[in-house]
Amino acid sequence: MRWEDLDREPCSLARSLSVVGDRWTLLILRDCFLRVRRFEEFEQRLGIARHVLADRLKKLTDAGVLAKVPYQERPRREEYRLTEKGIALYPVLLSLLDWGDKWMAGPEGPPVLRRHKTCGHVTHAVQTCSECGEPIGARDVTVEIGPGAADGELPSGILPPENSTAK
Amino acid sequence: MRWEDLDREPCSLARSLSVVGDRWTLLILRDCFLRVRRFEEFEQRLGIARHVLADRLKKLTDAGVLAKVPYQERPRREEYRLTEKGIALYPVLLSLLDWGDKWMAGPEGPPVLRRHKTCGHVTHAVQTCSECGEPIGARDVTVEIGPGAADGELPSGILPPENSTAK
DNA sequence: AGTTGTTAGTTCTATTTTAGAACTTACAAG
DNA sequence: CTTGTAAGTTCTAAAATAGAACTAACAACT
Repeated sequence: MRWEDLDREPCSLARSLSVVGDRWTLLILRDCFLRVRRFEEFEQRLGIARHVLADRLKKLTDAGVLAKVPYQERPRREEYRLTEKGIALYPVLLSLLDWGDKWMAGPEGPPVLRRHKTCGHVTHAVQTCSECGEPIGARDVTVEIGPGAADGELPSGILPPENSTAK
Repeated sequence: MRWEDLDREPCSLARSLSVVGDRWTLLILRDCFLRVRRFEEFEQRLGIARHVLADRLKKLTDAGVLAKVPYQERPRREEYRLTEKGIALYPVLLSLLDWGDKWMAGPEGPPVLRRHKTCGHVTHAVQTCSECGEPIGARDVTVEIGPGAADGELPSGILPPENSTAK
């Protein structure tokens, strides 16, 4: 498939990646969650080329993940803030963080710890079923065609039958 | 920072992205979870250029996310299978899927549904605290320096103090 | 013995994306 | 009227990706 058509693929993963699936976007969003909001601050923290940063911020704004809000007039200056849609990406960042903590850290452990305010413990995330509350893993789930699949179309998230059974 | 040094950044997100943070890798891994294992099948399903696919499969294998296992001799042929480290990426894929289902689907709904085998319901993932079991959201967590931070170094996942309070 | 088919690549050129540095706009302050 | 600041835009060069053709190592058929 072509990169530019990713947002129209019949697959929610592909559609998500059309927004966050490039070299810089998730790092920019990490900083957003750390309350970085201004162009120069993103640039300094990330070491990203300015025009690439400008492009990514525009794309995230167009996608509704960030919103540009003025913080002064004369000269007009604007900063970038997470929208509700952007804040909803937190689970994506958190699952990447947890994976990196477990599989990419050195022998001393991860560089940053997260503490759950509610209970006070150092925490990592456990994915659970929205319906029964039990943990969900790769082998606990089956897939089926959903309402958003075009008639007669096999979504990319489902294999054709001949691949489900070894040929 | 430079892309090639991402795996040595003091940030688990950056380190995770050094493995999965490019244009194709997460789509390849989606197919791995759908039990796609062979070169030609990845190529046909994804429409990826063959040499890029070869490069990504090699990088994932070097990273320990996939393993090359022979499925026939004479001529020797090998397929790619998820390792334990690769299967551990499932939460990342699932959180991207859930976000896409909610924020990138058309009015009819998502193209694919996931059903929890354990309880039989159509499900989405809820991230909960490993220690207390309560849901975890972006605002329920504080960050602190972990054991893997080099002495005196401020990890990228933590802001310097002057940025925590607006200047 | 020679041709065709299969799977997993490698190699080539052309296009697109990214990196790095310089330049621009719109103003405030001295 | 010069200097400074924040948020970009515009260059050229380097790197990555796309698309097509080619190769290796065989099996199976003619």
